[in-house]
Amino acid sequence: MQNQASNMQGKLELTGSGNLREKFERSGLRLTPQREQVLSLFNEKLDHPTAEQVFLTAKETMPEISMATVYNCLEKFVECELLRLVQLDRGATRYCPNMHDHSHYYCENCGEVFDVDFDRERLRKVLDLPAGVTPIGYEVAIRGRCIGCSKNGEKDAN
Amino acid sequence: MQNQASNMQGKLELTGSGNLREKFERSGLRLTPQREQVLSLFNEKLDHPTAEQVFLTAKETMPEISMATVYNCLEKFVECELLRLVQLDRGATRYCPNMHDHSHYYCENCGEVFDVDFDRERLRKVLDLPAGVTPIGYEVAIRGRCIGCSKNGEKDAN
DNA sequence: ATTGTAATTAGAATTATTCTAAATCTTGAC
DNA sequence: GTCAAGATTTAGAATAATTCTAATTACAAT
Repeated sequence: MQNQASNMQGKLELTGSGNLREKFERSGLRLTPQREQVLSLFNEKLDHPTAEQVFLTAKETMPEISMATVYNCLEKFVECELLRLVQLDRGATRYCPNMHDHSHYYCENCGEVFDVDFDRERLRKVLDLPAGVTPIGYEVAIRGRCIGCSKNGEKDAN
Repeated sequence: MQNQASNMQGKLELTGSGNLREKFERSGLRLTPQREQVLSLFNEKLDHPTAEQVFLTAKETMPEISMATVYNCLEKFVECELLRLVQLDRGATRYCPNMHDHSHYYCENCGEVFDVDFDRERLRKVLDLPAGVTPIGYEVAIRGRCIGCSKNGEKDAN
């Protein structure tokens, strides 16, 4: 396989998407065309995508990419804290590039997901934690209706 | 198959476990030996179990029970709000009989899960929700170390 | 250029869950 | 009590998401 991205469009893409190369350098990960392609989709084309959505979208510009590579990339990015896992209900795992403390609001009607910020210390105070435990991280999911679906009232997608 | 539980031990079990029959009546669910068996395991033998743990434990006293039935029972109990789903990380779905607002603390070292209460209104205030959305429910997971594993320091399970 | 290590790939394997169709059980009408 | 209708249970097949495997390819350092 050719090194498509770096030969054909690598620098432009990197410039366009801002700090991708920096992110790789900080993480210590080797920058490959596939990793660049996968990471560039976040924030640009995809919002809280599943591995399959990443795969399908990546394939549009890099037809040779395989599902295994997508999973490998995503796994590495999670390890290096460039992405985090989001589990909502039972469906496939989603991936999120926002590494700040935040929760996920998901609309049970249309499936939209959006980030909702919180302050870690204030959240901690709301939780009735037993003495002696040390929380490391929080995952907060809020189920409800998005604004659009609230307005539509009874028109359920179900 | 014989109606084992109700012939052999139904009433005793129900007396022993308290208000199982009441729960069924309130929910409108038909009480079957399998459902009785499955629901009775919660709080008694199992804590935040997966479907498979429920299946294996139920089999000890009801060897004929099938995995499909366990999934059917759990699904009905969730519909009727006798149990709720708990998704922690990527593993199998767990089931929880505590229907009050609460979060789940899970120890990333030993896998123990325990409930941590919170006040819904206070939680809501901590979340920076956009105007116009109506949250219906909250799922909060806290990752960390349990007290035992904190004391053990570096003795990691992996 | 060569070599060792890391990354990618296709496809097989695994895990968790849902579906299907047949058998069994329960309930209510008679 | 008997019977029909509908609900429940069952084994096993099917599906979905993810992980594993082994072979190939790419890359970086000599």
